[in-house]
Amino acid sequence: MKSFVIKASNFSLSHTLECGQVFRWDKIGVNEYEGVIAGSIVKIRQEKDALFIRSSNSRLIPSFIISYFDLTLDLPYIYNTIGQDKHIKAAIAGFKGLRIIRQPLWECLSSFIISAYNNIPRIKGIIHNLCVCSGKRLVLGKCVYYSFPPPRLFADSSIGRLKRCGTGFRASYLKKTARAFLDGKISPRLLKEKPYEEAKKILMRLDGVGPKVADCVLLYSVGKLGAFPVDIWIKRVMQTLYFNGRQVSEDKIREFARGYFGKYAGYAQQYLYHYARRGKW
DNA sequence: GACCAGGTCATCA
DNA sequence: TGATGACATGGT
Repeated sequence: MKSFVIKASNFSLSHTLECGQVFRWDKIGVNEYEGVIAGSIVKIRQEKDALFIRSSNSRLIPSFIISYFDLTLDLPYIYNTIGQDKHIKAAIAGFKGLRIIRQPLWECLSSFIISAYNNIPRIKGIIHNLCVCSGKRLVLGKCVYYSFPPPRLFADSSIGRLKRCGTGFRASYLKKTARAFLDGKISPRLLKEKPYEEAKKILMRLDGVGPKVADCVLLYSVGKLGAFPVDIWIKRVMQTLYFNGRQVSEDKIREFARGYFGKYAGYAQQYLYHYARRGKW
């Protein structure tokens, strides 16, 4: 058991954890959440600019939390960069302090393979089932969680076992991608050192990974903040707000957005996504 | 009891 | 390249 406090300015814990970029945090109180990171249970409460952290891992250090929430990134500067028009300005105003998390690659990749043609409550349910089925049991006081299973467990698992967790047709994608991960076909270092386009091509060679999932992984895990994932919600909101209601392909929307919003387009995407889902437009 | 979901893949023109 | 339909399953 370990506790410490971190100063976090320009940060909203609730917007960050509830904007759909991550699936494993539970709200347990006002501005208080618990989840699993780095194989240990973590409880976080925000009061103004302070984060109160408690963890089952005595070796958890503040710098890990700072890096996970990317707290050193200059958010006001990003707002200036992407906030070019009234729509994005409204989205930013609605969710001030939302930051894009740096998620572990394997967990992020498999989570977004599961996200394909699915809805958020069910995505959370499937991930929960996989963790209970194959993850490590963790305890903090009366609280029990399960770690995210490492790739070995999906690679060695039968398709039937994965399907029983609710993965459906994605079971074979998870198994094959886990194998590719173990074979070293992708790694955080490899993806980080390649430019966006090249890293995306590498990801898209994996089973179950198309342009949308690849962009999610690049944005939420690799730190390519110019990646602009286009899903059904972003497609709707972009067509309405930026294309006069016209039907436009995902490719065209992505290329427009990457040019229009610039090197932090991924931030614009996240604010617009949350904005659209909350029915604010 | 339809309808839909943070898409991807295979197939065909 | 671009369009089209199938795909498991459960929330709403």
